[in-house]
Amino acid sequence: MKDLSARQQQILAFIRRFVGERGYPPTIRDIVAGCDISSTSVVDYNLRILEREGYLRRDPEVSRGILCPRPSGRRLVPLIGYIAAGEPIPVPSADTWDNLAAGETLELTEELVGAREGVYALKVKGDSMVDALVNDGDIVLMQQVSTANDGDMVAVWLKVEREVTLKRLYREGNRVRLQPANNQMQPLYVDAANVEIQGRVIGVIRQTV
Amino acid sequence: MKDLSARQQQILAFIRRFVGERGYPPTIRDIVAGCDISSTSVVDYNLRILEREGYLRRDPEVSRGILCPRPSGRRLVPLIGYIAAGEPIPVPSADTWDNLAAGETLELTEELVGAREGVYALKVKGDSMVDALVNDGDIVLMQQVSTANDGDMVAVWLKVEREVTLKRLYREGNRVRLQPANNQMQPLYVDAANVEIQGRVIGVIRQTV
DNA sequence: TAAGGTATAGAACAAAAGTTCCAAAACCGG
DNA sequence: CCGGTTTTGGAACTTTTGTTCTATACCTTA
Repeated sequence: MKDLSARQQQILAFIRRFVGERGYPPTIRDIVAGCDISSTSVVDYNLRILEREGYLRRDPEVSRGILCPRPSGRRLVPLIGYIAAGEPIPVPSADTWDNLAAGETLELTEELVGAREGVYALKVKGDSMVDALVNDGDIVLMQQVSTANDGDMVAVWLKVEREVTLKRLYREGNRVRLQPANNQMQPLYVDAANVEIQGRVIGVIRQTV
Repeated sequence: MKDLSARQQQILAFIRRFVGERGYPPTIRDIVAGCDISSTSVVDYNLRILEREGYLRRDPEVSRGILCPRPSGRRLVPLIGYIAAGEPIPVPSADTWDNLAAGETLELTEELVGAREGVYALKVKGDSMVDALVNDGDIVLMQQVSTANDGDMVAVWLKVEREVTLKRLYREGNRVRLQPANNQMQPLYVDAANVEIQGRVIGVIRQTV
């Protein structure tokens, strides 16, 4: 990336501000007006440079087809149900992420969610998970996984006990050690056949007010 | 808000998807193509209804001037230090929110932070706050306040014990009841003169991976 | 000073896109 | 079945907007 001229920086800043304020990108002539430039060709000229240098992308022949890569992305995470001790957690279906508009969603940032796919959220019902430092009403961020690595925090369904619990998982031979988040508490050892991994916990969010 | 017809829901979903994929709103004719509609007037007709019912906003005579109200905006929250049992928490200074770029920041959404002013974040050091269901490494979202209401979750400095703790605060005469988040635990009663409110806790964020 | 790249102007053109009008079709309660 | 409303279809019209061409000024460098 080459250094940008003052004009180019001005244009780039204007585009970002415009998108922030209006919600859609500016036209060439919006930029002309906003940057005190007297010709559309000047803007076009500089936009070409900005595009070549990778500062933005343009859709040709498309009005307002200027795309400033967002500094960071928002992520819409579907809130698909509740997690409680006595019942298996809801499983996201294939179209859960398609019609986000329909259900309830949580808007988070990429900083929290990462670039992961298959992330969904569950609301905690009941006080049964305080040993995982999770309170009634907390939001648990889950990732849909078929398998988990040792040390992952997971939601497991204990078949015999008929219970969901949130623990860090360590395989030890044919049994599994489930370590509570609260490391002052004792781990739970269960038979490997008794645990069914329902998803990986990637975060917990609590709003106290 | 009236119920939307199938067509209107279809159009609304298409707009959201389009904005998500392309980064700018669709034109009327984009919607015509995307929803298998045979005339721009049909789209215009339905957009008018959607606007009247408050589902979107239109900038007249502006290409792609369709605005689906974003559920919320981004918020940059400064991460100004650590919170641990044995030491008072860092206090945000006047310019903490001015040069956000300088220090470390957390990017969150308005859905989490709200429209509040004076929000900052602290990282939890140590296991001393598990009784507040807060783990080592968790992020505590704080709001700078001079006073707190009964029932607020606050960070208080206990002068005698020289200790920070996170509890819900209830004034009871000249003593204060400090109620742990984990409501299976017993409250702590202390002298009102012994507590110094350092900030209000508005949330907790834990990332487990 | 000449040459060449960079930047700005102005104008004109063509395509894209919002708006409007009217008529036909579909729907719906009585 | 009727009369009204809602919804759709088609077309034309106007404005907006991306694109392009040419001319000019500015600057650096040989």
